[in-house]
Amino acid sequence: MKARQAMTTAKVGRPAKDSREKDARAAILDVAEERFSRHGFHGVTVREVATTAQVNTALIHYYFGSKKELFDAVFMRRAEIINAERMETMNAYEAGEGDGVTVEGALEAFLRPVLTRLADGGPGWRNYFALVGLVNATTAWGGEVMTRTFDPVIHRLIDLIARALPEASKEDLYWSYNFLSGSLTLSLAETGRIDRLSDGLCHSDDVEALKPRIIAYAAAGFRQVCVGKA
Amino acid sequence: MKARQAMTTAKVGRPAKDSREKDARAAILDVAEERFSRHGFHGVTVREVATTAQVNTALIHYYFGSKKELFDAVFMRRAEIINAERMETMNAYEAGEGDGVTVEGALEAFLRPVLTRLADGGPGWRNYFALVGLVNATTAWGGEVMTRTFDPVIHRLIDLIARALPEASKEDLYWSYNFLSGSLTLSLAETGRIDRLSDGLCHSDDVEALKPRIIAYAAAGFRQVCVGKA
DNA sequence: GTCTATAAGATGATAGAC
DNA sequence: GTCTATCATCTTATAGAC
Repeated sequence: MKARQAMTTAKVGRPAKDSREKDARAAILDVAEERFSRHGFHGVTVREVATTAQVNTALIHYYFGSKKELFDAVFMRRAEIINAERMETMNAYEAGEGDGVTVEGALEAFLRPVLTRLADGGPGWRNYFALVGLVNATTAWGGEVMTRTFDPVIHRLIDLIARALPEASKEDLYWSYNFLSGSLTLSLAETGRIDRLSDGLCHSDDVEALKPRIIAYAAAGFRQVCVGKA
Repeated sequence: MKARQAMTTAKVGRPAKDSREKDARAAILDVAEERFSRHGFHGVTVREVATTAQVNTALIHYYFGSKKELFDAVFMRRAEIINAERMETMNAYEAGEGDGVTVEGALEAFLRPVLTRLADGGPGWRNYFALVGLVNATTAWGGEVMTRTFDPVIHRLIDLIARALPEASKEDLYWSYNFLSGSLTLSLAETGRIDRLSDGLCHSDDVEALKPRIIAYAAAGFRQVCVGKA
């Protein structure tokens, strides 16, 4: 009610039947997403989320239980959407191409749902992708969370690329994917590093610049590693 | 004295004239490095470091001032060593090749100091590289720390690659480096993700498998993005 | 559902003895 | 240099009123 009425930040899913004073739940998730993506799990306090979302800490525990469960809810909320859409785009691509599957085409189908939302999905999606980038690099538990969340889609991509490169060994495909995963998640993290490195010439939020380059780079890399020619 | 006598963890630099009861300072740095690399800055407490290093929390503040300064000391300790050596290997490579500089050769000179230590440098170096990977993906302050610490060496690499690809634009070189940076730091993070993804076929600590593949992948990527042919 | 109040413990940091 | 003791604050989480 009186709280959160100024909340105009990214919402996910349907536009809310009563959009003015929407869910406290969604407001909490949005704020938590933003904080976790910048400071990591341990760098955020429940109080901080509560204050920013203009609710009480007790309400966060009422909705989510523990801080850990809040984090998991944040991480899963958009993962399900992205995973479903990635499966669709890859299925549609394969169905449309038949035997003409290419590495570039497979990568485009895999990346499109992410890059489209990175460009046009609003701050909520951008925060989410930065969070995925951070989790992906977290030694202690990040790899395990990534595995649990995204592996089915990754295997679908690898199968698709294997159709374009039938001679490729499994090892080479997995290593190549690992390199792609690093490139992508660093790009998603939007640390501003490339901005500073290039002294303002490049911008980490420039998806138009990113998309054709990451596809070209990764496709050539896959071919070189898996088939010995790019 | 009575503390830390069982400390056999990674030391850096010379083997210590009195190796039995070496520095408390070094012991603190080693432990902090290991913890920070796994859990990030906020996921580690000064107490935890003190207990594991078998010293008192007051001693950590005596040596380093604040927790933040301890972190900075950890991050800089090995950065200086790596930066100096990378400059040497790249200078030596360029001097030896004259006009025959290749992308693969430049990348090899850039990566060798890191990959050699990742393979043979012991747990201290492995922890350190995992920490760099984590910092690299940290939205809030990671990009800034990476810039401050590693930019001169990165510019040296980009200049070297530009000699091999004279037609390349600055934008394409920076974007390509960004992809390489992501691939490398994810590999350094050793999250075990590729182990699980490949169901045990690949191992994230297998530097023998990593090195030729990351060079081949990145070189082909640079060529495709910067020159339009791989 | 949402709040107030508060328990129960952990945290970074310092003063001061030895 | 290294320790003990301690402060002031912050933390997650819950009980219970409305």
